[in-house]
Amino acid sequence: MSGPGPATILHADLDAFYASVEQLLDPRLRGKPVAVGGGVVLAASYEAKAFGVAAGMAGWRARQLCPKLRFVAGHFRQYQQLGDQVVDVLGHYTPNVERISIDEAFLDVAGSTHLFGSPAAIAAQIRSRVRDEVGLAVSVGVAGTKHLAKIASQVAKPDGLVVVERGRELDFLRPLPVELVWGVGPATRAQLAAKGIHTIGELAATPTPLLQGLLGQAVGAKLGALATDRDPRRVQGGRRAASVGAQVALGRRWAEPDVIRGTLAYLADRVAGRLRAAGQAGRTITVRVRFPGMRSVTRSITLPRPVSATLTLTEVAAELVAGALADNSSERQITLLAVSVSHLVGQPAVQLELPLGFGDERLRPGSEIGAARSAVDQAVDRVRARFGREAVGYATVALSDERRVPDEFRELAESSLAQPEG
DNA sequence: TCTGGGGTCCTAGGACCC
DNA sequence: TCTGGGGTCCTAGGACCC
Repeated sequence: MSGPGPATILHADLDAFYASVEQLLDPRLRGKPVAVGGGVVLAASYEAKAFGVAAGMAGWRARQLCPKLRFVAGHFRQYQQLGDQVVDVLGHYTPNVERISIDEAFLDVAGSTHLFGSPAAIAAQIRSRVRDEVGLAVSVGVAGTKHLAKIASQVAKPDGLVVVERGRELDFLRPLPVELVWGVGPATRAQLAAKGIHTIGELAATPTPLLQGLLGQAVGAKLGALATDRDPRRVQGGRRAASVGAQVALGRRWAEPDVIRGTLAYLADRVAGRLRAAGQAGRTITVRVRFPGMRSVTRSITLPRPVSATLTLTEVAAELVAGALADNSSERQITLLAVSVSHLVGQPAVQLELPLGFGDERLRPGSEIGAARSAVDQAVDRVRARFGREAVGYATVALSDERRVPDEFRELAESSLAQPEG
């Protein structure tokens, strides 16, 4: 796999993407600390990062660190468009592009060097074209494996290019902090630090069995493999999503039936609508309830039949949430509800809702209620396809004003990982 | 006064089957 | 009569990524 010849895997990663787009759209924001978001920081410009502002941070905390921080609501549709433009540029150099999110992608240019020059030259051209044609800075890492290319692009930031030559991998990795390894987050970093392991070099010197004992089989084996440069992952097209979900942060709310029911109806409406649009249904339904203090619990059930009807999903989710609350009766308030569906299977749009099989007589095969639910969903789907999703909905859905982020942001998050047919 | 919304993958225990 | 090992599915929780 790592034969002779240059390393040909590129990882292209747009710098501070959302914030950079805002600075592109509004010149007055250039050179200034900018954050996209409000209650929470979705993205921060480099000027803001210099103050310690980071994505995921609470808005009040960010303002504390950087009083001059400029908050902008976000132009989510533009993010999608500009991200697509960049991917178009990448596609000019090879069809072998694997987009892994809205702002980053892998390329394997092994078959393109006779046309465009060395991988490093291609990376330089990409950076220059993205800058000229789209107006954004993109950092690129070049290496023999995806994992290494991604680390290289992180090292290259901001607005840089780093090439890891074959045979030089360990020299490159040795001094880098462990958190640059994909899959090493705060928890793993802390565990490694407790053992005196701070750099990838120190990681490489640690026997794999010891890492596995510390971090579990899978993570330990992966980190061990990184040190020996065994990384079989190839650049590839997308996979189908394994689950579809939605969540909404509520602030602090009393766990009242009306709030819960309305919120679950809204979430089920989004999830089931997306399932039907994709011609899918799922057997496993999972809910998550978060309490003040960030503690959360999940409850799930695997049904004998897949479901995609909004009302059925709402009812099952409501039962699961009720159970979770009953098991945590000391918690009087909740801060978030989530619904997701997995175990997905293809299901033609016209298929009727099937029985759930746990004693709900109303939902037996071919029952009038099952048929009615499918008919209602199909009617709603058709109206929305023509007039937009706000045009029609269940009454309880229309009531949910809990939404704190614009629908455009949800749609962007939904589509970011959406893959072409695979 | 604890922070968004979309996901993936891993682990561990229990049930159940062969 | 007691005991063994392996596999799969389900549930709950947690870490992590963009």
